[in-house]
Amino acid sequence: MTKDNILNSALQLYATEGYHGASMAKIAKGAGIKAASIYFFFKNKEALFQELFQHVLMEHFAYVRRSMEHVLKSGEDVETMIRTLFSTVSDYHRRHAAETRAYIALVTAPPIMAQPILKNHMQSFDQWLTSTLALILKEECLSTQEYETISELIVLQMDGLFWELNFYDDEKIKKQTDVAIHFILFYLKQLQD
Amino acid sequence: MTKDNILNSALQLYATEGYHGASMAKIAKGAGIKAASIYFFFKNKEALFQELFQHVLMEHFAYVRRSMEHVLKSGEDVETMIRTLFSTVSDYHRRHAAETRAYIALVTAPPIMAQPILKNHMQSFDQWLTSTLALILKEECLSTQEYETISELIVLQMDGLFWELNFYDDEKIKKQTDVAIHFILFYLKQLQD
Amino acid sequence: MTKDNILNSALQLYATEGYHGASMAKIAKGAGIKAASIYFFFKNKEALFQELFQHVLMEHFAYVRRSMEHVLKSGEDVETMIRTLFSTVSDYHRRHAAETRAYIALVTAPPIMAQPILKNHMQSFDQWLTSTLALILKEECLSTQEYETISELIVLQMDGLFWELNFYDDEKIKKQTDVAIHFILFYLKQLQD
Amino acid sequence: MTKDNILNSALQLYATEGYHGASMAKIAKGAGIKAASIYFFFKNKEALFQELFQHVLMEHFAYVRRSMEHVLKSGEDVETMIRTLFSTVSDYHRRHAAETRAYIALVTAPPIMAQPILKNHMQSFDQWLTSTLALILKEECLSTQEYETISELIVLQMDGLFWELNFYDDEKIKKQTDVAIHFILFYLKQLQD
DNA sequence: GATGAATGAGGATTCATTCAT
DNA sequence: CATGAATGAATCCTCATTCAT
Repeated sequence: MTKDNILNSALQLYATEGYHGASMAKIAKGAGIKAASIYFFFKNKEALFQELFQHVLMEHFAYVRRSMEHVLKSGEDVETMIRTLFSTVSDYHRRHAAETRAYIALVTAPPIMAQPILKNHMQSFDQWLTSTLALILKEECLSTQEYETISELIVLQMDGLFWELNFYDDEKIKKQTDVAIHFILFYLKQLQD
Repeated sequence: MTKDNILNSALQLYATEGYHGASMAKIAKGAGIKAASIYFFFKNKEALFQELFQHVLMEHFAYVRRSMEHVLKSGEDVETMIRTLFSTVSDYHRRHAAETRAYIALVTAPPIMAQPILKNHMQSFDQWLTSTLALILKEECLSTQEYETISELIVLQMDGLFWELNFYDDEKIKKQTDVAIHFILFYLKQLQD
Repeated sequence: MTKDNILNSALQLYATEGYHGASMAKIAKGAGIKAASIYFFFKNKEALFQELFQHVLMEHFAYVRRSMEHVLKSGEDVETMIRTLFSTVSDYHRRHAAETRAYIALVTAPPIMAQPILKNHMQSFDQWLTSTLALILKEECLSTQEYETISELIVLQMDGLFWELNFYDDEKIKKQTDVAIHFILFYLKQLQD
Repeated sequence: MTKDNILNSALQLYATEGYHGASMAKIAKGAGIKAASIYFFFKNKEALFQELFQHVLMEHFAYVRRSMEHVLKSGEDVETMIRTLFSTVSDYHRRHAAETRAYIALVTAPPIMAQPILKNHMQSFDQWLTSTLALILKEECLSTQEYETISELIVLQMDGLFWELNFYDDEKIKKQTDVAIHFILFYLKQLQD
C-alpha cells in the first residue's frame, strides 16, 4: 500500500539523515510517488513523523514484551531468562536496523514534538523493565540493595550494547552481547555464594 | 572573538537540532552577526562544520589522553587508574554538555563529509584506549583471554555510560559511573583469586 | 440537495474571503462532501462561480422588481413608493447578508470572468431603476432638469446605504434608511412649492 | 528604492485582485525583483500587508485632516467649508485611485489581521469627522436634533460617493460630488429659514 | 452520486551563497 | 570586518483538477 511505502521511505531517511534531512520530496521519491500525494495520507510532515515514531516505539516494545512473557511463563531458570532478555533485544535491533538507527537519530536530535512521545515511551519501558527484572530475580534471594545494584548493572549493559549498534557489525555486537550476559550472570553467582 | 562566537553558536545548534537543523542564519544570530559575515571566516557551511567537528573531537581526545598520561606516570594502582579513566571521561562529558550532545547528534545522523573524520577519530581513540588498557592491566597477570574479555567489558561500560548521558541527569550519571567502576574492579578481583 | 449545499457553502466563503480565498476544498467541506464531488455538478471552479454569481444577481433583481411592481400597480402616492423602494432594497440586503457581502466582495475584487456579467447586470438594474423612477415621479410635474437631479440624488442615497451595510448594524442601517427617505421627500416637496 | 517598489506593486495588486489574489511572486515581478528578495524587507506576506495598509490609511487621514484644518483656520463660511470637505475627499480618492481601490477591496474582504487596524482607523476617522462637522456647523444655530440629522446626512453622502468610485468615471464622480454638496447646502438653508 | 488516490502548478518561506560597499 | 541587498534552489504545503472505482 502507498501509505506503507511512505512510512518505509521516511523510516530509511530518518535513519540516515535525521528528521531535518528527510524532506517530503525525498520521502516521496523513496515511496515512488510525488510529494503532493503524501498529503493525502498525512496532514503534514509532523503528523507523518509522529505516526511513524509512535509505531516504531510500539512495535519494539510489543516485541520485547511478548518475547519475555513467553519465557517468563515457561518457568526457566535465571540464566535462560537473562540470556533471552538480552538476545531478544539485541536480535530485534539487528534485524530492524533501519528502525533502530531512525530511533537513535530521532532520540539524539529530536524534533521538539517528539519529546513527549519519547519521554512517555521511556517511562513505560523503564517501568516494564523494572517489574520484569523483579520477576526474573525474585527467586534469587537478593537483598534490596543487591537487587537494585544488579538492576542498574543490567540497564547499563543494555545501554552499552545499544550505543554500540551504531558502529559495530553483527559479529561484534553478538560478541558484546555475550560479554554482557556472561558478566551479569557471573556477578549474580558471586552474590549468591 | 567573532570566529569563536560563530563556532560556539554552531555547536549549540548542532547539539539541539543536528547538522540539517543548523542554518547559517541561526548560527549568525547566535553569534550576534549577520549570515553574510560568516563567510569572512569560513569558506562555506561545510568548512565551518568540518573545523568545528575536528576541533571538538581533538579537544576531547587530548583532554582524556592528558589526564590518563598523568595518572599512568604517577604509578598508581589499577583501581585508581580505572577510576580515573571513567571519571575523567564522565566528567568531561558532563562539563562539556553541548560538545557531547553535538557529537552524538552528528555521529548518529552524520552528514556525509563527516564520516571520514569520524572513522579516523574512532580508530585513533580505540587504538589509544587499547594500549592504555594494556598499560593499566599489565601488572595484573591476566591471560590473553582474560585481558581481552576485561577490555571488552570496560568498553561496554563506557559506551553504556555514554548513551545514558542522553537521558539521565548529573546525579544519576555519577551513580551509574560508580556502578560501572565498581563492577569492573569486582570482576578484576575475582579473576585474580 | 447537494448542489444547493455547494452553492451555499461557496456563497459563505465568497462573502468572507472573496473569490481567491474560496478554495474547492473549503467549499466542499462546507457542503459536507469531498472536493472531487463538486465536479459532478460543476464543470470547474469558474462555472460554479458563474452560476452562483448570476443566481445572486437575478434573485436580488427579481425580488426588488417584484416588490416595486406590486406597489406601482396599487397606485400609492410618491412618498409610499419611495419609502417602499428604499426599504425593500435595504430589507433585502439585511435579510440576505451573505449574498450581499459576497456580492460586494466580488464586485470590489472581481475575477476577470465576472466582469461581463457584472456590467450586464448593472446596466439592466440602472435601466430598470431609471424607468421605475420615471414612473414614480411622473405625476410630480418636474422639469427634465429637476427630474435628473432627483434621480441622481436617489441613486446617491442608495449607494451610500449600500456601502454602509459593510459596517453598521441593523439598527443603524434602518436609521440611515430613514434619513435618506426623509431627505429625498423633503427635497421633492421643496421643488413642488 | 526597492522597498517602495514592493509596496507600490503590492498596492496595485491588492487593488485589482484583493489580498488573496496578490501572490508574493506577482508582487515581486511588479517590483522588478525576485520573490525571495521581498523577505529582506518584510518578515512575511502579512507584515508587508500590515505596513502598507496602515500607511494607506494614515496618508488618507492625514491629507484630509490637513486640508480641513487649513480651511477651518481661514474662517470661511459654511458653504466653502462643506464644499472643501467633499472635494478634498473626492479629489484625494480620484487622484489616489489605486490606494482607494485597494482600500475598498481590503475592507470588503479583509484578511483577518486587517480588521483591528481597520476598526481602529474607522473609529478615529468617525471621531474626527464628528468634531469637524461640529466646528463647521457651530455658527448655524441648529438644534441638537437638526445637527444630528445633518451630520448623518453628510456621512451618507460621503459613503455614497465612496461606493460610486468603484464604477463611475471621473466625470460622473465630480458630478455626483456636486449633487451631494448642492443638496446638503440646500437642506441646511431650508433649516435656517 | 461520491470518493480515494494522484498529480502539476503554484503558493509562501527558508536556505546557502554572492558581491558591492 | 561586516553588512545590505539580492537570488536560485529547495523547503513545506495548497490548489484545481482528473480518473478509476
